Amino acid sequence: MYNNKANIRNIKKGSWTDEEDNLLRKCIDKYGEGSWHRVPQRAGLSRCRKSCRLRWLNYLKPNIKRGQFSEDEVDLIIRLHKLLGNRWSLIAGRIPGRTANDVKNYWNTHLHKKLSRPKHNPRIVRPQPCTLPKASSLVMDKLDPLSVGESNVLDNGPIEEDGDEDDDDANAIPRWWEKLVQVTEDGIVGVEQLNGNRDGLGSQKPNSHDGLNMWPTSNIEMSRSPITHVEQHNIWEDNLWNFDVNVWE
DNA sequence: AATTAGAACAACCGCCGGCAA
DNA sequence: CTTGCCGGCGGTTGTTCTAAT
Repeated sequence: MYNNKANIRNIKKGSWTDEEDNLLRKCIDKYGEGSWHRVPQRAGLSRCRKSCRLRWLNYLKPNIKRGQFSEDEVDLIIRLHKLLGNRWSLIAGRIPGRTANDVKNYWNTHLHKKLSRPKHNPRIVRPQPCTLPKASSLVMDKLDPLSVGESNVLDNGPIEEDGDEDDDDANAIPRWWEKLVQVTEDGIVGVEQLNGNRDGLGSQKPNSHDGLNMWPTSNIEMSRSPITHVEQHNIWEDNLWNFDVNVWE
């Protein structure tokens, strides 16, 4: 086992050689994917299970596409990242031939810098905890305090301080969802399938009884959940509602 | 030609959730 | 219910390549 100290010491690291690749390939051909803990022994490799798995998934697996990302792929990555955040495996799952590592690397080296560079220095106002005066109509109307101060933002997206935003942004959410739905209809991506099985999105999203449960509703529900300020901040940082870069045109 | 900085890619690490014992 | 193992994920680091000086 890999927790054996002697074995740990013998575990090889660093770049894979052609010989190692061949051994791994033969092993997977013979036994199939899975049971990664057995792969090093079966293949006769001095690598840990994770290293073998990674090498197979990111490099040796058939149908892996190499080379430059096409415009369509880049567009899809941007859209999916907007929707899913750094869920590279989910994003990669919608881009045939690309691995999560590829997508992640491409994002970090190409898109992250490009998209984070503001065009006209927009200032996004993110929701902050606030105390309303008792006389506030919102309080007087006995609205759910958890929804106060967030509802506007969640319904319409972030408010830009420069104030010259028209109604387009208010419609932005349905529009880009519509685009994704179109993709769904093409059989590339399904909203249901996009629900991750890990923490965060998957667990935060409500049941999609009708198959297409759009975000505005689900986020209103999110706002009522016991979510911390830090978590909220992260959600905002994950670009779910960050429209400072319009990638849909 | 040599050096250096930045980009691009490959691999590692730590953590998490699922699951079986 | 707890514990340990496994597969999987995202963040980070290391290495190689390439263009600029």
